[in-house]
Amino acid sequence: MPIYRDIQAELLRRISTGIWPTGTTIPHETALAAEFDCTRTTIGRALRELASAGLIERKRKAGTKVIARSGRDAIVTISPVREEVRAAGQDYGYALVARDQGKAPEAVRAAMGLSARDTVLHVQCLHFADGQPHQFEDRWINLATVPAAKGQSFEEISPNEWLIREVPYSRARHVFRAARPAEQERNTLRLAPDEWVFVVERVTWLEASAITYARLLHPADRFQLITRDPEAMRQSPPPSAE
Amino acid sequence: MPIYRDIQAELLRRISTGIWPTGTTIPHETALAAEFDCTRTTIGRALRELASAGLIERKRKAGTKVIARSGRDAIVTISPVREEVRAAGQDYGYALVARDQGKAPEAVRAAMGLSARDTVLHVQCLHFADGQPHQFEDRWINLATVPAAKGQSFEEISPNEWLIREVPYSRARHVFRAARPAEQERNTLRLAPDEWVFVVERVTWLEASAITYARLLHPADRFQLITRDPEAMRQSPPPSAE
DNA sequence: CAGTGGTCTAGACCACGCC
DNA sequence: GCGTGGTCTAGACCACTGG
Repeated sequence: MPIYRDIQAELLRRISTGIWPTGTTIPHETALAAEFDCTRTTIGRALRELASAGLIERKRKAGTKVIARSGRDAIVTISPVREEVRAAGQDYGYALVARDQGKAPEAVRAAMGLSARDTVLHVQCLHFADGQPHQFEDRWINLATVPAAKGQSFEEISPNEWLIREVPYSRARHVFRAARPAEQERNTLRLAPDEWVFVVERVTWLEASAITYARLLHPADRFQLITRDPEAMRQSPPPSAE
Repeated sequence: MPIYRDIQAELLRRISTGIWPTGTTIPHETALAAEFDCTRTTIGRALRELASAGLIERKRKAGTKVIARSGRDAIVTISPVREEVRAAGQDYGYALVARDQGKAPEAVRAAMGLSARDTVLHVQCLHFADGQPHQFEDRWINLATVPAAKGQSFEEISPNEWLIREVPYSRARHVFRAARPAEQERNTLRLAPDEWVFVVERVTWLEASAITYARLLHPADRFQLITRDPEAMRQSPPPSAE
């Protein structure tokens, strides 16, 4: 175990056991370096990660303080549908529902920050798990950013997977909510009469230009999102909740 | 701007523009240090953050490769209800519904990893936004870990806020899903006849011992969770999606 | 303006894991 | 084995900001 990890663990212990309660100004880097018998660089590394994890706040001259974590961060990993289904030990299936090029509706333009004259590709498709509809993907792709999408039929590969391959990096924003399904959605997903859908909305950007906006609808009766703690320091893994 | 940020930006550019497509092995730290005329330490810092952001993968001897970001991480910040309501510009209200000490039901014991003889405190309460029910909090507190909870009536302060104050730092696991409300929940939250609830489930631990298990129920018609990107490198802030 | 964190260097040794 | 990343040192200068 690297030294800076040991130091992190010890500092974390002092915070979590109340030795350094919220608001405490902890010793300077120099003092800590002396205590742990290492260089200030190493202390700095340990503290930097604690700071980015939101446990402490560092200000020049003012020093380092333990801050109140009023909000809790949770990390949701949103895997491609295929992997998600496979990971659950189910068979994956895919079907294209519709593909259409043109103008985006106002709501989509707003979400993607497009002007009225931008053209987009609208793709609707369905992902199956063991033959059951698992996710309805309703997606708009900005053709200005990803012109290559024009040449893709999306009959064999889902826009989801194709985009992952095509666009190496992007920034994303997600919204999670539950909603009443529209008629088409209810039928396509074969929902129970009173069943709602769990919606994951996602907008991604490449640098400053929008790539795609997607609404991913799941039968709410058999879907949930599980999060993990913001990692950074993994010392005592949380006991498996099963 | 620090040098390592400049380097990150340049490397990011090479990745996002396809100069280094997915799968590329990029130059060694030593080579990059020569190119950018700095030390290997500085290159290492730049690369370390790109790696933790999931853009590259580093292996000794094998080198550093650009990887496909199949899964996208999103960070959800779950604020205390009071703050959440206040942030929305609404009036916050609180009411205790029930408080009861005893054994936990099997499902709760399993989630918290408790044995059959552990005693827990069961608290139900309601949070209001502008007089409307906003969240129904159904919570179990492990009295072995937080004995001080026995002395709290929770008539004035919600368990949520009290625990944040009481337990300095802890680890959490969340589950998000949508569910049909039980009869009591439907009435308490004054839901529309067909309305579902958006459920946030949370288990928190202090080190290895469970602190609390909570089910936070929201009227699905007026609730959503918004995520932000895993930070690390903030260069071009995402265009505001409004 | 003085103390604190932020960054960087030049070098070193080590540990992992392909070949 | 041996090349690569992982960590650490000892020191330096700088930038911010609170007193």
